[in-house]
Amino acid sequence: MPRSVREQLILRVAGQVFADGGYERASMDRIASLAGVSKPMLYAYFGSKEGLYLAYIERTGGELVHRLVNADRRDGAHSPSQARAGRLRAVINEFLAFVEEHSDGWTVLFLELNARQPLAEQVSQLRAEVVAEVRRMLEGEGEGERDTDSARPGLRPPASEGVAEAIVGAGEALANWWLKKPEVPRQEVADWYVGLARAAISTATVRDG
Amino acid sequence: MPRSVREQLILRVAGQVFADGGYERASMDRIASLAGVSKPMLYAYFGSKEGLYLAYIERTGGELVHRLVNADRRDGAHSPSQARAGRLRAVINEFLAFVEEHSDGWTVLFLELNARQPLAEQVSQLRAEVVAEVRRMLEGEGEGERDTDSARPGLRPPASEGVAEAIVGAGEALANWWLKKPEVPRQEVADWYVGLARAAISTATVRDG
Amino acid sequence: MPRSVREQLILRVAGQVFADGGYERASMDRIASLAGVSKPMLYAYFGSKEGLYLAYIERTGGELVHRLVNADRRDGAHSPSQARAGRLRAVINEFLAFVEEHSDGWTVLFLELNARQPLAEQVSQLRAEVVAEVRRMLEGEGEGERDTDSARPGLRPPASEGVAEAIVGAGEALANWWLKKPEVPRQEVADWYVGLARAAISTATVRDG
Amino acid sequence: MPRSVREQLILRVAGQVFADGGYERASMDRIASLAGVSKPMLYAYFGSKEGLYLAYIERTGGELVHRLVNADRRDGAHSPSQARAGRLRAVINEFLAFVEEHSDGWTVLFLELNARQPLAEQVSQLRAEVVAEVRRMLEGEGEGERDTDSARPGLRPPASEGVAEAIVGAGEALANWWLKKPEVPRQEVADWYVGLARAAISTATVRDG
DNA sequence: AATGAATGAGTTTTCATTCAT
DNA sequence: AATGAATGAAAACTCATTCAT
Repeated sequence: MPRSVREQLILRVAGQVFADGGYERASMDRIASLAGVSKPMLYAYFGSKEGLYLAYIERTGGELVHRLVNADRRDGAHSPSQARAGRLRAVINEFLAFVEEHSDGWTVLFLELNARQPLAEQVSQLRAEVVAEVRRMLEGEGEGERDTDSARPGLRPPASEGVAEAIVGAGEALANWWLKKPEVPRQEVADWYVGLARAAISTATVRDG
Repeated sequence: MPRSVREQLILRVAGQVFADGGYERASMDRIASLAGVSKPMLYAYFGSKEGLYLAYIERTGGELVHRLVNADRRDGAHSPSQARAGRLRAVINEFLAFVEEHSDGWTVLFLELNARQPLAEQVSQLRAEVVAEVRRMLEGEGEGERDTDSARPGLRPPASEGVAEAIVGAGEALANWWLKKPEVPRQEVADWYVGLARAAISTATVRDG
Repeated sequence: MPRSVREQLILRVAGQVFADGGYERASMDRIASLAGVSKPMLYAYFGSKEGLYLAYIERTGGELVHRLVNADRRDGAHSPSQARAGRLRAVINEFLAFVEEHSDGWTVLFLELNARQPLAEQVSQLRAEVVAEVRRMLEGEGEGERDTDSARPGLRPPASEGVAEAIVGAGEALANWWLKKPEVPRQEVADWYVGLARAAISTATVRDG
Repeated sequence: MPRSVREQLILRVAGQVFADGGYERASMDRIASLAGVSKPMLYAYFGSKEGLYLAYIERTGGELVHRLVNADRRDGAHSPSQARAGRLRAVINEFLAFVEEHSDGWTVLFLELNARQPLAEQVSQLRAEVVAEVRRMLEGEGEGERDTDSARPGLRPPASEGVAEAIVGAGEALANWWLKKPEVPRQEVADWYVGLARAAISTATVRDG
C-alpha cells in the first residue's frame, strides 16, 4: 500500500476519533488500532499527535475553502444583477454539502474554532475570511456602483463585524443541528439559512441606513 | 476562612481553568495551586474532578437560568401590546449581561454545549428550552388571538426548529465575538441581536405564511 | 462520656473495621465515623493507626490469654488423674467461647498471626506459648512421675514442635470454619477438637515411643 | 528479552512482593523496580494490580492443583488395598514439595485463603475441594464395600466438615511452620502430617461409629 | 476536651513518544 | 519500511496525620 493511500486512510480514521470526543480524548493508540497500522507509523507520517491533528485540520479546512471559493462555478453563470444573490446561495449550498459529506471534518473544525487555545490558527483565519465576506455585504461594499443616488452606507464596524459573526454563527449552529436531523433535505436547510442571512443583512443595512 | 467562602473561591478558579482549555486540559493540580488550596480539599469539597465541574456548571447555569427567567422584571412593566417585543429585548439584554459578567462561565457553558460527550445534561436542556421558546415565536403560537381571517400559520417543524437553532446560534456566536471586543457597549450588541432575531422571525413567518 | 468508656467504644468499632478487610484496608476515617468521634480523638487516645491497632490487639489478646490461663478454674476441681485430660478440654472450651463471643477479635488475631510482617510481636508469642504447652504434652513432660517403668519418652523436637503447630493450626482452622457455621453448638466443636488433639497426641507419642 | 520470559520474571517478583506484606502493601512501583521494568509494562502485561495478582494466583494455584491431582502418579503403582493410604501420603508429599519449592506462592495462596474480601474466588474453591476429599474419607465413602456386618458409618455433617477443615488447617499450619524451619526434611514433616491425619480420621470415625 | 479544616506523600493508572530489530 | 516492546511524565485520587480554634 503506497504511502499516500495509507496517509489518507489514517487521516480518515483520525477524523472519526477526533470528532468523537475532541483532541484531548483522542488517543494515538486508538487511532493506530482503528487504522490498522502501528503507532510508529503515525509518528513516521505525521510526527506527533498535534502534527496528525494539524494535518487533518489542514486537509479538511483546505477542502472546505476550495469548495466555498469555487461555489458559484458549479451554479453556472448568473446575470450580473443576480450575481450576488446567487453567490450567497451557492456558498451556503456548498457549505452544507461539505457538512453533509464530511460530518466528522465539520465537527472537528467547529470544535477547533471554538477552542480557547486553538492548535490550528488557520481555522480561525478561515472563519475570519468568511466573516469578512459577510461583513462586506453588510457594509455595502461593491454596491456603490453609483447607479442610483440612494446612498447605501450599510453598516460600519464594529456593527458590521458583530452582525457578520452572528450570521456565520447561525449557519454553524444550523449545521450542527442538521447533523442530528439528517433526514431534512439540504435544499430546505439552505433555504432557511439564505432567508435568515438575507433578512439579517437587509434589516441591518436598512435600519442603519 | 469558612468553608462556603472557600468553596466559592475554588469554583471561581475552577471556572477560569475550565474555560481556558476545556475539561480535559484542566488539571486538579492546577486548580488547587491557583486556588491556593491543596488537592485533597478539592476532593473533600467536590468529590471528584467531574463533581467539581458539575458544581461549577450547575451554579453557573443556574444563575443564567435565573436571570433569563426574571429578565423582564427588571425592565419594568410593558403595555400588553409591547409585552412580547419587550420580553425578547429584555432576555437578550440579560443574556449579554450574564456573558459580560461571567465570561468564564459562559465559555464553559458554551463548550459543554458543543461537547460530543456532555457531562452535564442539564446544559443541553437549558439550551433546548431557549430554542423551544424561539421556536414558539416562529410557529406563531399565541398569535391566533387576533382577527381570524389573517391566517398566521408561521413556520412548522422542522423548519421552525432549525431556524430557532440558527437564531440561538447567532446569539452564541455574537456573544463569543463580543468577549473579544469588550469595548463594544452591551446595548449595541443587544440591538444588533434583537434586529437580527426579529428580522429572522418575521421573514421566516411571512415567507412561509 | 468518660474517657475510658469512649476508649472501649472506639476499640470495639476498630475491631469491626480491622476484622473486615484487615489492617491496610481499615481507614481512620471510617473508624472515627462509625465510632461517632472525630479523627483527632483517635490520635489523642491512641497516637496513631498502628497504636490503635496495637491497643486492640493487646486488649483482645490479653483477654484470650486470661481466659486460657484461668480455663480450668471454671471447670471446678479434678482428680489428679483427670487433671491433664480435663485441662485440655477446658482450654479448648474457653478458646471456642472466646471465638464465639469475640469473632472480630479472633479474626484480627488470626490475621495478625499469619502476617509476614507482624505489627504485634506479642501475638506471635501468645501463639508460641500455646504451641509450647501442646509441645510439652507431646514430649511427655510431667508424665515421668516415674510411677511406672514404662519409659514415656514422647516426641522430641523438632517433631514435637511441628506437630504442636499442626494441632494448634487445626484448632484455628476449626474456629474459622465455625464462624461461618454459627448454628453448630460449641460443645460439639469442642468435642471434635478434643478428639483430634488427643488422637494426634497419643498417636504421635505412641508411634514415636 | 521475549515477552513471555519477562512475564514470568515479573510474576516471580510480584510473588515475592505479595508474599511479603500482602496485596494491600504491595505497590506497583516496588514490583516494577524490583523486576527491573517500568510501571507501564506491568499494565501492558497484566492490565491492573488486581490483574497481576490474579495472574499470579492463577499460575500458582494451577500448579498446586496439577501437582495434587497427579500426586500418586509419581509414587508408582500401589496394591489396591494400599491405594487409599498411599494416595493420602502422596498428596501430602506433593503439597509439601510445592510449599518447599514455592514458598512465596504458598504464602500468597494462604493469605488469599484467609482474606476477608477474597480477590480470587478460585482459591477458596481449591481449598473446598481438598476439604471435601478429606470429608469423604471421614464419612467412610467407599468403605462399605467390605464385609457388611461391620457397619462403618463414619462421621456425618457437620462433624465431617468441621473435622475435615481442622485436618486441612493442621496441614496449612504445619506448612507455615516448616517455612521457618527449612532444615527439617520434607519426609519427616510429611510423616507427622500423615500420622496426624490418619489418627484424626480413624479416631473420628471409630468414635462416632 | 474536642473538632472542622487542611495537607504531604503516596497510590494506581494512562498516554504520547521512542528505541531495537 | 515497519513494529513489538518499552518508558518518562503526569493524571486522578486517597489517607494517615496535624493545626487552629
